[in-house]
Amino acid sequence: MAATDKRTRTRATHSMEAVVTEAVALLDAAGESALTFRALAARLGGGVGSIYWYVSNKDELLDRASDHVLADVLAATEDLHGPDPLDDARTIAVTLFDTIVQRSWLAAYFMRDGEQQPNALRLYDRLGRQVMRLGLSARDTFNAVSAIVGFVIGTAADLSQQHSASAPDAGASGQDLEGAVAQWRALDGEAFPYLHFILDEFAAHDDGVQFRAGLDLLLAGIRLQAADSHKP
Amino acid sequence: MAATDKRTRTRATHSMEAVVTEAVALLDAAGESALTFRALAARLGGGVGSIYWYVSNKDELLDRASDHVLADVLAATEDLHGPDPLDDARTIAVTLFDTIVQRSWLAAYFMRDGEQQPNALRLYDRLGRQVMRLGLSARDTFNAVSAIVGFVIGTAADLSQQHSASAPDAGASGQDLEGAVAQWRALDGEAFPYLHFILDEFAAHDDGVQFRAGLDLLLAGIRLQAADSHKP
DNA sequence: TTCGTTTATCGAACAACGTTCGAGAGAATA
DNA sequence: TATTCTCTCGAACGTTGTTCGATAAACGAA
Repeated sequence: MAATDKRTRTRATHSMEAVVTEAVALLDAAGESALTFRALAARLGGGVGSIYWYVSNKDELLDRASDHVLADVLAATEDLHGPDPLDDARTIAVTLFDTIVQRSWLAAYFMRDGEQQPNALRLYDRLGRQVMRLGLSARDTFNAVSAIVGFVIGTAADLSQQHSASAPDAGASGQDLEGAVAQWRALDGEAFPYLHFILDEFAAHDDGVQFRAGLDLLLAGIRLQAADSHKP
Repeated sequence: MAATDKRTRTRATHSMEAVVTEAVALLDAAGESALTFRALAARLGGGVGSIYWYVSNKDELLDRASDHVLADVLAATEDLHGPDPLDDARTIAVTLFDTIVQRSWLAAYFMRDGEQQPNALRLYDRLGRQVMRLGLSARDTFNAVSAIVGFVIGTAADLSQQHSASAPDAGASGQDLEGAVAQWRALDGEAFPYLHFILDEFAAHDDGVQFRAGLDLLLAGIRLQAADSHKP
């Protein structure tokens, strides 16, 4: 070959690990909108097309990124053998919730594809194993676990999204809340009696505390069902 | 109002009503990805830029579309004065759930902006009013209502998204479920005891039934709290 | 070594999207 | 008629996900 430039251009070399890790880093640093193929390629020091060798889709990239983060949750909930099954289930739920709230993109991609999200499956099973200890029927167990997962994901998604509605990444939750409070206060107290009733609570509430309160309500319902099924 | 007088009119004439209505029609017909400004403009028989006179953003368009749909939920849950507050709350929750499941785009935009979503506020208040009848404290009432809303939105979002993951619009839920079942069956029964335990239930489950079961668990927990607070 | 095949990288190019902008039509007002 | 205000329009811009052919590098066989 009559090479015009003898200088051998060194090509970058990637790996699935690097791709997913840098994707997560990009997401954590500046939110979901910051994860573009071009930005990711630049961060990897390579070209755009290279990423498509590891991942066939942006959806798949996000699936893998989500599962990558769940590894931390999995590690944090190892060795749970407390006396109360639902206490352990609660620990898993709270850990998962705290992880999702900080990353608004996670909720939408949790357990979307079992094949590419083994950690999600492991976590799901780990939660289920705790509920199994209650001795409920397969159906009741399945329903209870699904309810817990739905509640965790749903509440976390709602919050993380509501907070990122105004601020793309940094959490300026204070301003959001103040604005909503002012708006509610301006509403007619007779047309919106409930809003008026809880306004002070709303103004001072903490998302994490509120989530735990709701979770405890759900767990109390499950506990009640378990007690009933043992002596009907 | 909507009378289209085509007499030598070179320009089309729109209205907020038409814009939002056609946006919803587009969303219902072919899913979230089908709602583009160009497609909407074509449907309205006008230009792309015109839409921006009524709506400053695509987010605002979706906010308004979401609220437009909630009007139906609001109409379907009028005049609820049953003897049991939580029965009425359940009716609202189930109605909302059924509405969201059929429209995957709704969950993400429910109650994002109170200013542009008056119906969401009304519905939220209506649900809260039922829970208020339990006589709980403001804090407990607020927590209970938030838990219900989080559970409804979360579960609905999870389901509607899981179904639209493979099929963009039409509900081919059967194929999805079969695939997941086959995948789970292939997993190790010892590494995933819970998945193995509920596999048959999972294969035969109905999303709507399962949601109602989970909702009843949560409501049972709330009921328990209401009973406790009245006699200690 | 040399050849051939597989693996992996690269960036230009494409289509679609949200959004902006200036030009102007139409009706109301003065 | 002249002026102003409301509303429409579509070309154009920048950004996005994705495709594609060219090609470098690694590897095994001859």
